[in-house]
Amino acid sequence: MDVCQPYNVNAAECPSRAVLEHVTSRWGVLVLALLLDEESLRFGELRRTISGISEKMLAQTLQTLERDGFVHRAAHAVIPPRVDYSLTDLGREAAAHVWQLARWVERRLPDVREGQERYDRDRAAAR
Amino acid sequence: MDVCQPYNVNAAECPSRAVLEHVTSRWGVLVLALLLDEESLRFGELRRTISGISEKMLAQTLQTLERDGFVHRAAHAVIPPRVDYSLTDLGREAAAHVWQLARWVERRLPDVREGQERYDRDRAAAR
DNA sequence: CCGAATCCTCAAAGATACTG
DNA sequence: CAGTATCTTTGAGGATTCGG
Repeated sequence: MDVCQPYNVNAAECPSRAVLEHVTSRWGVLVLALLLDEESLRFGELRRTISGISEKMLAQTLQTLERDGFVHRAAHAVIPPRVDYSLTDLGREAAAHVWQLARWVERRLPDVREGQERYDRDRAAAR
Repeated sequence: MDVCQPYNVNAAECPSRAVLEHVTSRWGVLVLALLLDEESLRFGELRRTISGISEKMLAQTLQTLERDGFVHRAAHAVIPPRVDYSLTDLGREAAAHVWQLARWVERRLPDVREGQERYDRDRAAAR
């Protein structure tokens, strides 16, 4: 009932912890979310849609997710090259979970912001 | 239906994105998980239970979660100082979601590891 | 005992240039 | 087009010190 026995979380020593970081990482979340409702996308399409991502980080993120078995990579032997990315069944499950969490955060965002403002106000008043 | 309109994810420009990172961060996950089934813990108890965390990161994580309204901080005016941390209702919801994701990852870990091994084997063979 | 403040390091992210 | 290779930069995180 815990992530790596007694909450020891050195990712290198904790496989599930590493995978969790892959799917919740800055770009991982977005790649999963995007593929979840687009079904299949090319490298360039992902790059253009996810504003701000570098080629390096996109390639790295896709490789990690592919290695974990969440993303399927279909390289077509044509010129110019064409590579399509899509979710595997496992990846669709992962994406659904992550997406659910992301949506909860968005739903509750008003409450969170209210809390933040009170916190900041209280701390400002204490000075 | 998306995290910050067109998948733009600069955390500074995207409040929900920032909050998502708080709850899925390396230490945030553990603090939430721990408080979820311990109800209330002191600073030192958290520090000792989460092996590997530094005081700085624990303090920082707790402050962030408190500011978001997920964690309640009860400082008792005694000597030596005593501070108890617990989850708010909002925090309990957040923790439950994060925890559900973490448990899914752990359940599916065997599948992931199998995929990783095949991936590594295939890439090694290609050399 | 619970932190705040400071300094420091090293790994991850970005920028750039290049290739099959 | 879809990456890889290399270099630089940034900032999260750790170590240490200090104080209430």
